[in-house]
Amino acid sequence: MFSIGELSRRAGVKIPTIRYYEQMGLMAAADRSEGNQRRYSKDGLKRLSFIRHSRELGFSIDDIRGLLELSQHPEKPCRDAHNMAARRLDDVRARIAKLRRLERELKRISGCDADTIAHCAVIETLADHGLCEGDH
Amino acid sequence: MFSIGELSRRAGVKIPTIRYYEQMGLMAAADRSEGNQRRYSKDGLKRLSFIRHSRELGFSIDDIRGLLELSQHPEKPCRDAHNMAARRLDDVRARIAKLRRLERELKRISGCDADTIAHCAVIETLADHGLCEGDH
DNA sequence: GTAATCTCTCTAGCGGCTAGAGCTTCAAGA
DNA sequence: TCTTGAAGCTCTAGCCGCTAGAGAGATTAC
Repeated sequence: MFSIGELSRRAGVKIPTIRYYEQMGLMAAADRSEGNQRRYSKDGLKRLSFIRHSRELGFSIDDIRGLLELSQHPEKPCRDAHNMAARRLDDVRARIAKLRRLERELKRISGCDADTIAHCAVIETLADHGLCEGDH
Repeated sequence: MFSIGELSRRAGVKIPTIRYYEQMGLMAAADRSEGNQRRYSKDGLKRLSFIRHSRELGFSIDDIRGLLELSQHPEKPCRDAHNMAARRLDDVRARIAKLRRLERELKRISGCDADTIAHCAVIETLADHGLCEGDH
């Protein structure tokens, strides 16, 4: 059994965040010491690592609730888990596409070599969307 | 002079968002009708379009305050504007790179063709970061 | 004149944390 | 055993960039 600080270090998740996950129902309410401090076992660490990893991949708190629920039932079909991953993949791809457009536009306007605001492509472009190449 | 609804339609920015921008000091406090309703001119529309466009490119409210300030002084050098655009570009590129790594990982785990949770790569990977290919 | 539509201000909520106040508990050394 | 300093507790509030809703008043078309 270890403390929340120890869990925090081992999982790489900040203490207030762990408490937040408990509030949100991702982490089960932890066992307590006599003095009311949280005590965790390896299971807690596993679960927190699962959560952290899922967050890194961009799953929402709500998604993770679902994934955790699924992970408790190894005999169930994993269609739902696949669907969730696929949705995330779509989302990530859409965001990449959008950022690519932004990158192109920012690159273009950064290329301006004017000296003063009056002739600066950055400001000019922001003022007039018509000057943009693509859409965003 | 036109109403906030009209401005909203013309600029493609929702009404509460316009009022929010006013609160944040991006839009000047608008003129008012006798009955205390906001009235805008073409200048207001220009400014709001500038704001909208800047937001689309990912500039923060704070950045935009700076950009608007700059745009009012055409005689000034535009180094600051360039720096801001360059910082945004760096940021966008970093985010693209991160999303790319996520995409790869999600693609990999989505490729799993197991039937049950017990053998599902999605869940398995989330539970054990060691199974990931890259880092994220 | 009346009805339908806008607009007003104010407050609260979203997600996913993060920070701080003011207190209690724990663990290591003297 | 006592002390001290770190670590933990709960609770509330704040971050960003909006968005939603209540309950009121203004405007506009017929």
